[in-house]
Amino acid sequence: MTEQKKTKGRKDRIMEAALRSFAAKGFQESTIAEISKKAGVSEATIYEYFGTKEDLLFAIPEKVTLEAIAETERVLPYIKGAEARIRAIIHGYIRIYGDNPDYSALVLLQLTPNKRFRQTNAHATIRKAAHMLLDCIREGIVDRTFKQNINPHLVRSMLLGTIEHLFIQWHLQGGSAKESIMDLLDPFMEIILKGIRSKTDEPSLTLRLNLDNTRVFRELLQASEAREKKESGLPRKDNRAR
Amino acid sequence: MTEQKKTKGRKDRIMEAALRSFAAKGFQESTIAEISKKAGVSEATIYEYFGTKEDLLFAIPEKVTLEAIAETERVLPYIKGAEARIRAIIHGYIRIYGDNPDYSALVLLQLTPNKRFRQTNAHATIRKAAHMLLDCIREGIVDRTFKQNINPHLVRSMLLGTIEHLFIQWHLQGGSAKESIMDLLDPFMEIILKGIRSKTDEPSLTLRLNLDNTRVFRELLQASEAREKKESGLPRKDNRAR
Amino acid sequence: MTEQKKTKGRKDRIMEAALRSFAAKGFQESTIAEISKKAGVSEATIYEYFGTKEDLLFAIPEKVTLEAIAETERVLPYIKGAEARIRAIIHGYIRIYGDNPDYSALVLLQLTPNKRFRQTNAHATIRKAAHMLLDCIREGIVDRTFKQNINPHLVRSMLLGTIEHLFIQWHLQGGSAKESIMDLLDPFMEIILKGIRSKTDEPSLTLRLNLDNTRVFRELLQASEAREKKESGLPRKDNRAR
Amino acid sequence: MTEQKKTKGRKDRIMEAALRSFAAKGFQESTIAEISKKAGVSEATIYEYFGTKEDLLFAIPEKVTLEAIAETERVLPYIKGAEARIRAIIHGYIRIYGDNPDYSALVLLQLTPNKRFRQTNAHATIRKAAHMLLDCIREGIVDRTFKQNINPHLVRSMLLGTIEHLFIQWHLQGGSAKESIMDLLDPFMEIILKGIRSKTDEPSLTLRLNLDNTRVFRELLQASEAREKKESGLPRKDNRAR
DNA sequence: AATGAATGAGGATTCATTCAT
DNA sequence: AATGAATGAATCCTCATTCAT
Repeated sequence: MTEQKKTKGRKDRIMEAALRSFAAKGFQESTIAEISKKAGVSEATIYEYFGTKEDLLFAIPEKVTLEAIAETERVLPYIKGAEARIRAIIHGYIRIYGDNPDYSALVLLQLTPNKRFRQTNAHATIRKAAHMLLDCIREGIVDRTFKQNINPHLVRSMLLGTIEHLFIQWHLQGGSAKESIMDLLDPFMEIILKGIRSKTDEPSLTLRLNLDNTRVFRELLQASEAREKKESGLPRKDNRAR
Repeated sequence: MTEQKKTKGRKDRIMEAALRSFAAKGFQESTIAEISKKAGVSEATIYEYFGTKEDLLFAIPEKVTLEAIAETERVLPYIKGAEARIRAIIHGYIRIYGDNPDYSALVLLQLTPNKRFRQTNAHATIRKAAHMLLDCIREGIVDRTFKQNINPHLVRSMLLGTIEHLFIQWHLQGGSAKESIMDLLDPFMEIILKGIRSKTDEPSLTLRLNLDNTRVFRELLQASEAREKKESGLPRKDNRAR
Repeated sequence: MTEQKKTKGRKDRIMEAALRSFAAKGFQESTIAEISKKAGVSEATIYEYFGTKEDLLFAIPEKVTLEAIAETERVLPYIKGAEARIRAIIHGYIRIYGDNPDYSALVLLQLTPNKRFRQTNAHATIRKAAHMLLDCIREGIVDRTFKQNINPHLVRSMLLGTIEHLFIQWHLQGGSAKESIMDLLDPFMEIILKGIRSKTDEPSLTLRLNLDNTRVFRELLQASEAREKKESGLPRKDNRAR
Repeated sequence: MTEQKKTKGRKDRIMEAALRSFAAKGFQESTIAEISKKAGVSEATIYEYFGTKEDLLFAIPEKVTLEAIAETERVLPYIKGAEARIRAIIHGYIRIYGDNPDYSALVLLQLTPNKRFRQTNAHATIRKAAHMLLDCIREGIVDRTFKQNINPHLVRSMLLGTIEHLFIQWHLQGGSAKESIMDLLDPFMEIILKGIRSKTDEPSLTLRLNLDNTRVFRELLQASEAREKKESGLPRKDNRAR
């Protein structure tokens, strides 16, 4: 155990404890005292490794982001075609965010609003990832997969904004239904791609037809409505009778 | 002047000062002392009107959001067709966010990550606006403007997520190029609508039948049901019997 | 009592408590907690009045120094002759330092080594007092009371340096024999003045002879003996019998 | 180089680094971390050699002061006459202080106000030097070079106080005009000596007799001698028999 | 003898909040 | 209704110092 402690390194333990705290209570509400307790080190030790509470915050995404982008860069060359590449990247985002709920809460809720984070190495890495996405979109425009008149930045904002929105909502509700967002990947990509694809040849066309009014869709619809009612909240309980 | 001051009301002056502060420096970094100075009242006066710093924060979106949704609700009845209505709502969002940068910074960067905000009146209003959007999407599905198999929640997340992302980026950069986001409205709507529209006048129309009962959809359905259960949470376990 | 507390003002109470602490234990060794306790106010109140621990330190000499220089400036016009004026100023220094031991300990031991103190208002006042002294010396040179070739700055350094040294020594020993330094004023001035006076006419000459057995010397002697006893301290009490 | 480093000894390197730090920023503001960095050793090493930060402070003057007094003691026997000897000692002070600005800053600004320093070996050495000066003054009184009624302690305070004041001022300003203090030696000594010298070749000579050998002065002298013994401190208790 | 790593102990400072007037 | 004055309660951060290696 002691060995393991050392092996794993205090630094990592601190970052993990901090990640948990920050994700659970927010950056400001978390205290160094609490993190140090969770990590099993003294407060001073935290300052030994990270000069500042904020530095500690910024140190966390560095690692995860670097690993994520490395993985993506490793895989991307084997994936051909703008659509598949974009899909792979978005899939990567969802996987990272979904596999590390604390991490996504940190990034989406604590780091994004922090202006100083933008001057950080970690943020540069994140920008790099975002740039890869942009390149794929441009690639699709160049090779005529996508329409010529689409705005790549807009498309990227649609891709990222949607993912972020979904995860933020997920976090702010309760964080249940972890896999559901991944389940949205295909429908999501379908809408986006359909929206930006060149008109010519639509191979997916033949497959996308007779869902209308099937049992499947009826049930999907019912499920959606049920959820709807729930969202309307307590003041409308009686409305359910409608 | 003094009269005007009084007329306008200390409460409004405080909220304005707070809005400016919160937007510029963030909620935590703003202090009551600073806000009271900006508002030209004493710190104690702030506590006369708002019990808590956080209450002050939450009080701000109330007004703007209410006005915004009122305007939308006023206009919407005159707009026919799902697409036009959705467009109108999104246009409303962009207008509100763009016209009140401080307000959008507040909502997108300070309020969204705040979990307690979700139990607020203001948040209920915001949810109401979001619900209108959802209704429009459903309307489009029902009247066959949109494809039958789209997930309305997903579409709404795309709509809102994109807008939010664009404004967040805009804020976190310098806040220049103010009108460009409004300029993106049309291209944005075009992509989205293209992505979700029924193929009414396209040759693919006749082919839209044979996915029904396939493996793909069975799994989608299962996932959806699973999510359904999870979202319904503990208090509704018995509803499943329905 | 409560009335008196208010009348006297918290600010003064804080400064008094701080003066005592700083003089007794030094600036760094004194803590705001301790001072606040002595002053009967909360720590936060100290920060209400003085932005910083160091500001509190610097605020103390301001008042005393201002009063001292005001008194000197009030008296000086009535004193004629460079020698008498210099004597009056030095007398003033000794009186201030001797009457307020805590204050002199503060100035000589805590403030003098502090480089930031030199950029302070209080220090400007102190410089002003030192400048008055310089002017008197120059005056004496101009009116031929003093030799033409003396360096006024040097003389001032002799005057101030001696006084400071005496008080520093006094503080660093035990701070007993309070009046002895004032007793040194005359011998001190005699040496200095003798050292810088023009050769012509030495009216003081005739007077400086038969002091033997005068009241003056008897008292000097007594003072010296008193000091002697005190300095011998407890461990040598029996030596007096020698 | 490595050899030289070792030859010179870590201890010296540490003390040099500390001297620089203490002189530049003050004792409290200097940190062990910073000193260790400057010295090129680890922080722990400093604690190998010096038990405490304050011990390190106190260790510094030891060497310089010892050397200085040794030099003075070596030279003094060859210098005859109270005036010349006093001049030599003061010259020594100015040389030491002027040649080692960091050292003088340390002694005058950091050590003097430190009460614990007075129980130090280094301070004993300093007292010893001061005692030599006192002896010279007394010598001058005994051999009638100086007036019989001067207070040797006062004269010493004038000598030391002036020098200290000059150097303190010099340090607290910018430390420019290094040689000017040495230039002040002659004018300074002239004033002092003129102030305390017997009037041998002056008309007042005949009048200057009757303080000599009076009861008053005999007793003053005794008192002074008694005090003297005390100052020589514990290690010389037996010397009293001398 | 030297040090990397860790920390105990403390201390200044901040600020939301209260309350008598 | 408004506020000046006061403070309780935290929390970040610093640094001298220790100790196993």
